Amino acid sequence: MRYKAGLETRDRILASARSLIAERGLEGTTIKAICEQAGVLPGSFYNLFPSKEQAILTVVREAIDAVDPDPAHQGIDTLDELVDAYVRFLEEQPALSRVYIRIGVSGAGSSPELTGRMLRHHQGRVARFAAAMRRHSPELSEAMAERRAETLVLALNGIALHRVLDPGFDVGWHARALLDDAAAAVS
Amino acid sequence: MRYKAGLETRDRILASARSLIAERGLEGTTIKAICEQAGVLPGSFYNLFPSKEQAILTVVREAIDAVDPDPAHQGIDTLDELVDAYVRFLEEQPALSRVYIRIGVSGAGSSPELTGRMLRHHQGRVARFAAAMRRHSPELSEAMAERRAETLVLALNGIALHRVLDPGFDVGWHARALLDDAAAAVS
DNA sequence: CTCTAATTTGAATCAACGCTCAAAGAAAGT
DNA sequence: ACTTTCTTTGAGCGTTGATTCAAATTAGAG
Repeated sequence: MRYKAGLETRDRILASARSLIAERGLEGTTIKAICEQAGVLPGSFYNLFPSKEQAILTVVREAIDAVDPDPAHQGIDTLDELVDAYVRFLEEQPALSRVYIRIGVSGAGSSPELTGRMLRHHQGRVARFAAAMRRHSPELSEAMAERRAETLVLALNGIALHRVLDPGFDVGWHARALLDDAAAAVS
Repeated sequence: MRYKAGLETRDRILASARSLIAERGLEGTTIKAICEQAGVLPGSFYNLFPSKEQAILTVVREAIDAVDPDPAHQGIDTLDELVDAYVRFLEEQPALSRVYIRIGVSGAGSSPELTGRMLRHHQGRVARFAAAMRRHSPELSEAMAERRAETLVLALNGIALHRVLDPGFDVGWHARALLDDAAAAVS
């Protein structure tokens, strides 16, 4: 393989960027810090990425994509499964999930591109949750399901947001408690 | 009055800082931008604040204090009133409420002082919501009220978080929908 | 082994940041 | 009017940020 070393370096840089953005935020992350953690000098960074912004955008895309597993809806169809999948994402990929939450606030105002991407992603997520709700409770009107789904998704984001502040926060426990409340409300 | 001009300038600087932090975040806000918007030069800034950090901390304190009106619990005792008060804060003070949400993510990792302050504030808020719940439904166990209160507060923060991304988002409508769901779950 | 393409280096550039300070400029008190 | 106190000015300091590039180094292909 011809470009092996370069691609490995690229991965190392992306990993550093990921953890630094998770800890210090989009603007708090510097090229120097990324390079130090990756064991590389700034020159190498600019051989692999055209700019800091592009590198960050790559990590951001990773994060957004990682929120929704199985984009083709394979096997994840009930509300429980959707919530569990999100909880698993939060617990198994803490760095990426922190990045995801940070985009929502840091991206807004600074990058219209990011804001648009996040809003579209949110809409898709709500639609998926709403569909799961209607599959379980067909008597729900479309509007009602949409409303409840959005409330649930926003609440889950609130839980994820709090974990950025308190790393020891038990997201799984709270997410499931939230789901119980939602179930109680429907019945 | 002897220090009139200085205090007015101080207010103008704080107002600029407030709106800039709301739009661009803690680290995205520069002294130069603050001074430009306030119609003042950097020298004046440093006559009134010892550092950028102190000025920002002042705005942050404002924001945290503004979240909870009536700290002495006067007149705001039911869950509806607590939620309404928060909605009113979000709607009537959009800049401060954006600052509040931003602190949660930007402060974490960069400033332990801010993180601690936010966590303590959150705890107090949850306790207040839990007390209101138990006053309305005395059959609720303390643990259960606490859990439901925390879920509700986090969900409200999720709603506020989303409005940072989407300025047109109707926080009032969603907050009340959330409250209805919570009521349905209890009954 | 050799040659060439891929990769890393690290010093240097330029802009922007937070911050300082001596001097000039209002206002208030007498 | 005069003097003292408060207020603003704006050039300028040191530091750090992102970014560039010619030269040195490494490693795969023939």
